[in-house]
Amino acid sequence: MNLVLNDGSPDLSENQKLVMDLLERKSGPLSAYMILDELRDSGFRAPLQVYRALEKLISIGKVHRVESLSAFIACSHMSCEKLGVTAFVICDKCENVQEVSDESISLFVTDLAIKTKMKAAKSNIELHGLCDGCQNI
Amino acid sequence: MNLVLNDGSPDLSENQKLVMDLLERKSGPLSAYMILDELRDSGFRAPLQVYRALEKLISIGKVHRVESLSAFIACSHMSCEKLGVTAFVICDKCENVQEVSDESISLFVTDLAIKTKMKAAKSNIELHGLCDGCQNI
DNA sequence: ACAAAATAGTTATAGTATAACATAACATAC
DNA sequence: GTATGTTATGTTATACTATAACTATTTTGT
Repeated sequence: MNLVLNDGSPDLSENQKLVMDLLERKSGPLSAYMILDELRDSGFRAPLQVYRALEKLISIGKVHRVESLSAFIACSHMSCEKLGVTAFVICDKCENVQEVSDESISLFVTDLAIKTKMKAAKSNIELHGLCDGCQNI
Repeated sequence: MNLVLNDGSPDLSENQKLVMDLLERKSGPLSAYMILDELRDSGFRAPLQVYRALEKLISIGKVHRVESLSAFIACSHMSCEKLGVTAFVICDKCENVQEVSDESISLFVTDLAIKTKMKAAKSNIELHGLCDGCQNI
């Protein structure tokens, strides 16, 4: 049993912590196999160790999967559990990824769900293009 | 040289036509390998034949890739070349996919691009959940 | 301590996509 | 019309992404 006072976030297993720390250090998106390679020295041997850790981290909102990159990125919002819907804005040149999460995003998703009579479970919103910096080169 | 009068859509190669017809017949999303299997009798032997046809069809807006399904679907709008941005609404139960393309979608994408100072090239908007029918079962 | 349940490790394999090279089809110049 | 360059297509091999099935370990409740 866990008697330690904490901030409300669930305890993470060793593997989950390793993956989380790595994603936070790198800050950009990493593929599952990049994560595996980076964590070999920490004892990772197989993809499933990565995927299982990611599954947990995604379920608690600390990591997101960027579908169009088949990659994973640490949540930039102190965890999205509360905030709900986010969008990713991806520069195809410098590969920088911004995570955007504001009222307009969740409003849009809510409206879309109503309009299509859907009970929404999950959304992926990803915008590719050139970031401010890369447009002017 | 092509001197035939047509509706403005570019000529498609035999393989491209086969893939396009299949996607239109099925109307739902198909993975590249499902397409390959369906077209073996028509002479398809290798994944690349499918991917190359898809690349072309996607570039002219007649087919979309649904990122979160790793699958491909015929455009339901007579081709999206003009219409621009679309969103996909996916029922996780019956696997039906609706393509939505209206002002509110493109407005949202435009706003997001401005807000993030991006020159947008491509967007993926995908909403997963339960459709109207599947909610009441 | 023991049984049941949850967690983690391992091996093998399925599913998705592209690189690299070979061949064929087609256009244009000569 | 044949040589030549260009584009489209075919083929083989391989890389990348993800999960199934099984085993071992750890944790938890009694």
